[in-house]
Amino acid sequence: MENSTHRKKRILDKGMEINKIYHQDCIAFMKEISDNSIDLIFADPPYNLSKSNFKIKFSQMTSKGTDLTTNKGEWDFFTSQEEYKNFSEKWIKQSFRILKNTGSIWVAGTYHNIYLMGFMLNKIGFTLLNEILWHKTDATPNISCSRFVADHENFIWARKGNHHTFNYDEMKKLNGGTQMRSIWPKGKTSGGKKVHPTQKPEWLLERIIIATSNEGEIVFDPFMGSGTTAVVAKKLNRNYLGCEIVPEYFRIATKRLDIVRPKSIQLCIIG
Amino acid sequence: MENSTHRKKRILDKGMEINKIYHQDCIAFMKEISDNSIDLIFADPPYNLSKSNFKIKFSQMTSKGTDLTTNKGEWDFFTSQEEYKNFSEKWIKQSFRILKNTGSIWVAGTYHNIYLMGFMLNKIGFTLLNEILWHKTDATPNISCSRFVADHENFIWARKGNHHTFNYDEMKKLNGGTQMRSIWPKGKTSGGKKVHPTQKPEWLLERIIIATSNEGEIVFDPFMGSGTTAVVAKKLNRNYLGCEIVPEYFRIATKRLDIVRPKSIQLCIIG
DNA sequence: GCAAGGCATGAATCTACAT
DNA sequence: GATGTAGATTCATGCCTTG
Repeated sequence: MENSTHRKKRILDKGMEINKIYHQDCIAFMKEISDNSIDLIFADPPYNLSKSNFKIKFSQMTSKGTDLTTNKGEWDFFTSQEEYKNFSEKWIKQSFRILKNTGSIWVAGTYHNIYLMGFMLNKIGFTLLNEILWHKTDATPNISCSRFVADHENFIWARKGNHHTFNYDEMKKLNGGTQMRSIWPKGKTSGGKKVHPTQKPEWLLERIIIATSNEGEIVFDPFMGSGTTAVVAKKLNRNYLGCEIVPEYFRIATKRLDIVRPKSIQLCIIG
Repeated sequence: MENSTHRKKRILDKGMEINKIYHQDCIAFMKEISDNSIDLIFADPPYNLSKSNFKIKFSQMTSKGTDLTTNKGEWDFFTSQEEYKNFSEKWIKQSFRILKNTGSIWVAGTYHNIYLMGFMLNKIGFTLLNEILWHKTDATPNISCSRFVADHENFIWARKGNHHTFNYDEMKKLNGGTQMRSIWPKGKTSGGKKVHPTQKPEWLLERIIIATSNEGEIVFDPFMGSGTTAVVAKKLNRNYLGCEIVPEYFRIATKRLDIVRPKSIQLCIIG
């Protein structure tokens, strides 16, 4: 086993600090991260849902909140399916490289993009461990009445090497004494009002981080959004690292992180 | 709209009868079906789960029942991931060709294969409509205690052209007056004791066939197994067509079909 | 008839060791 | 090392039997 000091040194090889978030494009950022240095990645990539050519302004999107359009903002525009595929392959390849051999990755999606995500994860060398479903009991009804109401979101959990972390007992305890299953009903903590259109609730990240990482390990989020992953990681005494390209979300994430205190104090930032 | 006589004629172009099942390999069989002739396809393909090189005999498999191995039978063996990919591409391409422009397809799977299925459906030109999840409350616990209990199976619903059938009101009625959602809890009719290791319950096929086809249309299953799709289609007054490569399953399917009576009598077999 | 208890069932996966 | 394989391990649910 690699000791903690050694791991942090390697992260610093390229001058990067942990327990800090960065205002940067994810692929450029990931290229700066050393090989085999991250324990857990949580990625909630753009879903490539925004089909319209009318690019609504970021300010509109944040002020409107839920507006029943599929335009999620400029960050969710790709000019073609091919471009989206290339982009996905790039960041998943980087994820594979920066993960430790014992590390694992979570990728969020819906039926619009999750099959491509699973296909790419497999192609790049990950071993899929589970598909988890967030059962959204408060899903938007289907307006056209021509399909079923999509009331779930998918999460693929996959590992890089031949071993992975799974805190079985903690999950069993959280699930009232029986094994935690793949369909997750609504949890309790939400983390407050949504400020990002695809923001995940805190209970979901809590469960993911507790299940598949240990205290003191490094959790990285390449698509931070409003920073839920980093906030929860910090609360749960993990080291965090993240990047976000949209200035407004980056500011929100910074603010949210400022007011979070870990369960116990740990020296994390090196340098 | 194409009339019924015309449609049946086209099926017969190559000498094939509907409301009959065939003991044949799916790809060879599908090649004999005319273009644009099928209304609905339900496909429960091999999941490529049988990893061991020790190929247990079919007789062993059926007589033993549960033996805690992942060997589902010779039909689930592929020598490589590449071979499985090629096989999948072939039957999905055939499915696209034989479906009417208004037709749709359902593909079953688990996280082992469902991402490849979704990827291929998209690649071949299908438009995905929904991902439906069968929530299995009696799922096998995780023996190794190293993952979450997989308590769901996935079904992708996709259409060939720009229109599809969705019997909204019947689904709403079946769901107690509210819109049918994407996570399906256990239904009532089972169809009796399982004779195929991956047999689907009848309520599931009932829901699928009622939702996405109309009476008198043609429902095709390229991986019939013990024949649940054909049995339910017949009960629901649809025309059925199916093939199965394993002799024992084909015999079982034939027997099951013999004792089924449609809701009302319809002249189906031509010739 | 109902409750309690036993038993059969279930679309695997990990570790250790041999080649 | 890499690849392959034998052997060990698990527990929630539903149904059936018994009291």
